[in-house]
Amino acid sequence: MLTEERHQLIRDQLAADGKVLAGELASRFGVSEDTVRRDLRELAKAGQLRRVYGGAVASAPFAAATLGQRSRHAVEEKTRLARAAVGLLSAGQSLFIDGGTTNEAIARAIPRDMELTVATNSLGVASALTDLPLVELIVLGGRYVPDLGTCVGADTLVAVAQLGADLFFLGSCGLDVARGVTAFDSAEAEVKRAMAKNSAGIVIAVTNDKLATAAPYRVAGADAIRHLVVEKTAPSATLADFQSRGAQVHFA
Amino acid sequence: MLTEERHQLIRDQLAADGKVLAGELASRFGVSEDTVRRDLRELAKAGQLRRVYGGAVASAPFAAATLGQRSRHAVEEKTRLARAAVGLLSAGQSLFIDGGTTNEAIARAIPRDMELTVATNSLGVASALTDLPLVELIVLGGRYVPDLGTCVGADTLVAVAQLGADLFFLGSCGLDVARGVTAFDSAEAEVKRAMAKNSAGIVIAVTNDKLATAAPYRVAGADAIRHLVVEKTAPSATLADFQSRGAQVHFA
DNA sequence: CTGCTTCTTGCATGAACAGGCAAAACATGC
DNA sequence: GCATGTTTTGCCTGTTCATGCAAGAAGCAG
Repeated sequence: MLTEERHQLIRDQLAADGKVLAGELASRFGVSEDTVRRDLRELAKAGQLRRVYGGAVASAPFAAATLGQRSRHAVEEKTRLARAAVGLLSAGQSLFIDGGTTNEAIARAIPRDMELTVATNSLGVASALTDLPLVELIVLGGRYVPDLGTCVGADTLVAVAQLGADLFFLGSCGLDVARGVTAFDSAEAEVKRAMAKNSAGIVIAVTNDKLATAAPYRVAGADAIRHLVVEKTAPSATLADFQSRGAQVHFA
Repeated sequence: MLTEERHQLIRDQLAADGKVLAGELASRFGVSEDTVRRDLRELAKAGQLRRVYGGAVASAPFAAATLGQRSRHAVEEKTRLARAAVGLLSAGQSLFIDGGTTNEAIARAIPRDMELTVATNSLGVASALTDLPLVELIVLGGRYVPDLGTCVGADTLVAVAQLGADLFFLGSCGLDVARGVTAFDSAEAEVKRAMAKNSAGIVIAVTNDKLATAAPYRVAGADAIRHLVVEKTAPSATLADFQSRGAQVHFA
């Protein structure tokens, strides 16, 4: 049995069942589980499936899976970032918070006794804030994009234009010193730009994998970032670049 | 059974029923309750559900609060109403859906393969619809009112004014033949009136306890109701009054 | 208050895992 | 044909992960 043959059969079963078990594949192919695990590792590296304990599941057939997958990834890190980011807040401030799992974690980390005004176009962030009694929540409506978990479009832009905020928590973006803050979607970038324009300061909290990456649509230059919240393990050279552009760096 | 599989099944049931019971999941999955609780803890940490004593509920804001308090016993009735109400839909329609637990149940009851355009000012309804691939979701933003679970205010009215719908699912109101459809809050009533004005037909699904009751703020007259979805046990005298005003009565 | 259920925490066990190593199969060059 | 290098594979070793069990804490009902 050829390696490539096994890979194809694994892909086939994933397409059919949505999952595969390492042990089951091993006995079906007549090879050891180690070999199967190696196959799964390779396919996972190629992004064709997602490795889980005991086997693997289809990587991202549905949007829900994508969002769920992203949010399960690096939960610990994002919670730590969120706690550090919340430390930047003071009572009575008004905020823009846009989409992304890190921003949702930040919303969940806001203490119950903090008085804030928050405007968000992310349903996840909004949900997290509904329980907080002292938060005045303004939902920025518009066309909802499942992949992003946020509302975008002309209606959203109009709603943003009528508001101002002390801080803008800008999420789910690429971050590169030369190219600045970038987004993956045109409409999403527009909303981010509008929020940035109406905010006194921008806060970005990112995991290491977002650092030194860029996406197609430019949102703002690196010098627009006031606070940058990163993991302790973030490469210091990159951080120094951002600091020289005026960003305060906070370690989670 | 993969851990990942259980998580997905839990998410599925939450999307369908709005709640899960730890013991019931344990026996269904063939694992100990400890394992289920661990699953629930993880999903809660990722913000995908909300932990409650005995199990978990959907993290949707309003659903959690009300499922906990106001209508724990009426869940089944509302699910039945929802199924009947969904029967009034046809593919390609556009809808307004406002707030209330009954409307959230209706949103959850919409089949995955139905193509619709839905505009809502309820975060609970919006959350329930985010998973449906064929639903174009428009969020009507504005100032969020935790008690209602909906957005209201001038921004919301502006957003509503730009849209039109075939049907308007009007929720959480008092219903009386003489006083018509009434709401408990002034701003809420304004939004409902705006939605009613821009809709071709109004659908109201109510449990018996809402029948023949009235709230302070008038939304529409009884003759504006096109479809009335009620429990089988609803008092026929009251229903006859509504029918004489032009409403079609549907039993759940 | 009392008794019951549910929940969290810590722990032990077995399964699943990654990395290193060596043998076998295969290809390549002389 | 023979030697050499590469790839694939299975096995071994220590590590990580998932799970069930037990004990104590917390929540709920009467």
